[in-house]
Amino acid sequence: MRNRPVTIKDIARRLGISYSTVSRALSSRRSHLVKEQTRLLVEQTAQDMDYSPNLMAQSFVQGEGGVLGLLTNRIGPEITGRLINHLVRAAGRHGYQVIVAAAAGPTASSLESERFDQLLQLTSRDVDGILIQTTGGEAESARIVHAALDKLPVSTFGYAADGMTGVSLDLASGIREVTEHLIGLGHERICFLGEDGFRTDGLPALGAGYRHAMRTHGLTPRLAPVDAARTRSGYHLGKQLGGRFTALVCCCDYTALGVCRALIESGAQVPDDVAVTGCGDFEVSAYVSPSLTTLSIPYEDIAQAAIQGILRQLQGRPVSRGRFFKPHLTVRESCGAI
Amino acid sequence: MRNRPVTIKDIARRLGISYSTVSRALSSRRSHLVKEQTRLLVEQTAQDMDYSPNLMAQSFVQGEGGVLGLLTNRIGPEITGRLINHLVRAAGRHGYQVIVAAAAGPTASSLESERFDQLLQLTSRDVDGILIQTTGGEAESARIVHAALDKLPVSTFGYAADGMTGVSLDLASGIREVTEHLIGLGHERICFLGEDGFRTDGLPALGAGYRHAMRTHGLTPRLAPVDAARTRSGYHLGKQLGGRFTALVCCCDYTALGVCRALIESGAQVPDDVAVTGCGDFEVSAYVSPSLTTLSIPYEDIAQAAIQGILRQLQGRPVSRGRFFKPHLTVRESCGAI
DNA sequence: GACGCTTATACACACGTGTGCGTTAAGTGG
DNA sequence: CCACTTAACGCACACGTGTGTATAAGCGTC
Repeated sequence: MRNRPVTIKDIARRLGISYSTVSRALSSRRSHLVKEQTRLLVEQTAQDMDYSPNLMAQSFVQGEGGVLGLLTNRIGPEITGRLINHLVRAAGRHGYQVIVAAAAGPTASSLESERFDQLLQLTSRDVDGILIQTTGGEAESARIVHAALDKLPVSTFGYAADGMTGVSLDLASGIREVTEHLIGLGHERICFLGEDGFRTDGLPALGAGYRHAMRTHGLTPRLAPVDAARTRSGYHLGKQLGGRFTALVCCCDYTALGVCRALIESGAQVPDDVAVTGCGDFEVSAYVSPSLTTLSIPYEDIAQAAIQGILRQLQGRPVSRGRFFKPHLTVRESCGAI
Repeated sequence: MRNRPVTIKDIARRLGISYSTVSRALSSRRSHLVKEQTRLLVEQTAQDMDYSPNLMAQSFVQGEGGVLGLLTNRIGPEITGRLINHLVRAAGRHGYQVIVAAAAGPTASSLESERFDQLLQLTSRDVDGILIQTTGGEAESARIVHAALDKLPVSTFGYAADGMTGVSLDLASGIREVTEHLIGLGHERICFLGEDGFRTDGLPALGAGYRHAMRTHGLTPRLAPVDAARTRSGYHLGKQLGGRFTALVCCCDYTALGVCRALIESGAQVPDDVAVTGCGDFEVSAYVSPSLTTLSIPYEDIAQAAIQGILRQLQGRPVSRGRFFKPHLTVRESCGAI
């Protein structure tokens, strides 16, 4: 049988004083209303009885509970996983814990309703604020964010989307930079492998960066859709597209690795026959062969900025305008520049 | 300015009835105590006013809040990330949300005290149960689990450790199988690359499996420590150990990939000159070149079993004895068997 | 119509904590 | 000795919800 937790009433009973005095003695902001001697006695007794305050009751009565909600899609993939890791850490440094809600709808519509459910659950739990990963599916993200804003401070993070405040990662400009890098190396038949319409993880924005670069240099853009199973999807696309392009720009390092594998199996050389680039700079990307030219993402900065955004609002300061982060082009072997 | 949430009192006021009636009407378990007509009226009004129950108040009064705590170290790495993903999903299917606490101590002792802090925070928040990742640092994990058990249902998951109930992954037998596979291929100079003593993520158990296999076949075991930066650590070890062994058994796919890179840079062929194996079967491991022989882990089964373990306890059923999962040897190119 | 039985609702308390206000005791100045 | 201030503490309420018990109303039976 487990012990009933010790409450301030237990302390009060033992000392023969009222529990409001105990509450004040332990409150730190109101402890000056209590005689020094009493305060020490209460603190000592609390320690002896192994008291720890019920955070839920505290947050219940005073509105702030030290919990943030996090709304995301999948935790597994490296980008989201690393972001979440840094978000939880950064929140912890400011005394906040994080409730993670991950939606996993098999279809786009059920995914959206699932996200709304999760949002409702989080707000019903009186979290102090919500971190929302914007997937670049602008309409959906906007609806979610709008619904959340009615009730709570919100900080978004993720792919850039128009009209979204919060922290965004301008992958479009990164993809443009990658594409121009390849063009500068003499490539003309370049294909972009991005996510398809369903898992709307930013194809519009990313594809836009690619298109912009291609058109600027008078080249014809060509896009191929990648599905949620990124590595395998890249593999299959690599098989299909191998001979038809001299460079493949991928929306994800995993996709790029799948592509490389397919090309190598087909007897093509990377980068000599086909150049490949990724996005994300994953943990292994510098160590595979050939090492991957990719876009490095400031994961930790993004997470910290998102937490800062929430904290600002919790402190009643004006909502900061959106912060943009740019990825950094990391040139390695797979594009042939080295 | 944000709206004050609608409460059952608001509904009661509008209908001119007492809020206890509203509470019962919406309670589903006690709704038979309310006249059908009243119930429908209340439900309709609740919907009209966009009422949603305050989950925190509910859990506050009735003890069960639909929240589990999750105590882990790092979210980022693929193994932990995938486990957490499935844990959050499985919990969600049973109506539970998850508060994630990730410790990140720079030193072993501060890491332990940090984990205790996190544990205290979770219990103070009245979570219904706690999922604890056992790191294989048996003493530390045992202390944490013991402290948690005093207060709450606990379900552990992670590397197997002696005397630990809960869900464990028997990597030791997997590592033994890998080692024997290599021995079967004719290798004799085999080194094990495992985690060092600090981040005690199971070196004892894993190393034991390796040692067992080596001794059984009259070979001398040789272990090399890997630190927390697994890929890079593997890379450096690969540089050092390259010529001295014909096979390297790694505790992690990332480590194995780092090793492969180092060997290739040194002009050695994998698997012709040196065979390499990993552990975890990460998303890219089938797609790198050479593809990685590794131990596949039933991530989803482990997560589901851990959730089942918590649910059993919450339902008052006896604590199930520990469940063991075995990894599955997946043979690919890097060991030279194909 | 009195009695018992059922049904529907209201009242009051509980959970653990914070806090405004009133009350008491002690201290100070006249 | 009284009036007044101040420190220290207790009382009671609040937060939103669930639930045991009392109350009221309805209805049937003798």
